[in-house]
Amino acid sequence: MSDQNHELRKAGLKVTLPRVKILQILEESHKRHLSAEDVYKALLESGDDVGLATVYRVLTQFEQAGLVERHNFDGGHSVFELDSGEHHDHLVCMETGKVIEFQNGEIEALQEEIAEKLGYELVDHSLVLYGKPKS
Amino acid sequence: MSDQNHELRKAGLKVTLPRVKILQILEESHKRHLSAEDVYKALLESGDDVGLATVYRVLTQFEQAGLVERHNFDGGHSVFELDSGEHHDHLVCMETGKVIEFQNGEIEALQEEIAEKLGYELVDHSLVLYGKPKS
DNA sequence: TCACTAATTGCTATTGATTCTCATGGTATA
DNA sequence: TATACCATGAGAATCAATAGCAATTAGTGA
Repeated sequence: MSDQNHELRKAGLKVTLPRVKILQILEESHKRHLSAEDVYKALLESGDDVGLATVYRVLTQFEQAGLVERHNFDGGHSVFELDSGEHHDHLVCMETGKVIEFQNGEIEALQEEIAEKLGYELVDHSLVLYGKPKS
Repeated sequence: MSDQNHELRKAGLKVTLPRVKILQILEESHKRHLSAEDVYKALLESGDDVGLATVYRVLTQFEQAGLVERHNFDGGHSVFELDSGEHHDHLVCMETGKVIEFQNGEIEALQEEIAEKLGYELVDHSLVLYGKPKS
């Protein structure tokens, strides 16, 4: 039983060709953040005939299963990244679109405090920095 | 010269009926965050005949002029709020959709530090907390 | 291994938000 | 007030994403 199959089963998803292929693409891509369209194109290039609707469906299932995270940088369309297990936030370069990941425990803690103070239980958060490279 | 006219001129925008009306709606709404559709409906209700395309155009112009800020909570459609001059971030209630504003200087400072450390000049950021109300 | 049932897929049509086109009408300036 | 340019309205067009539906396929038990 391959790696992907195991991951899918663990996530409670039937092992189907489209799901295995999509998971492979996410794992093997040199890009960390892929749009549904990116995944679709990669499938076509590798000769796999998977419908775009299926790509969207599978990515959403992966998200719900906790296999991937969905981000919406700058209000644009969704991009997906494999859940690395390590929480992190993102800095987006305004010139190249490059995405850099970072972690900061202090900010995380402060967020908890703020939600707490406002009477809420913090379930999720989204922090994206937008910056220009220094000369 | 009314308040709105002055604001529009200051922003380098011609004073036109749609722009004045839309600015009024933003100022007078009890909601802080309005979608283009919200503004459009408010215009219709007050008997003003402004096209939806114009609403989108004007809101975008206001954004570029720094009169309003655009937010994309949760990847959904855009909402706009008058720029209060005071920077703040948002906590979105996952049950009611209510949006609470907060400020935190420490987090702001940490963000600057992080961008700096990564070799970027911080231009903008987006921080949204998602929470559930505590019983 | 074979058949069965429910889940999954592919294709296409459709939605919803936003933008574009372009002819018409309005605004600031001389 | 005439002029030149900007802004508007209406609807078509676009884009990402989703829904509907008939045809396939995976996982199960015999």
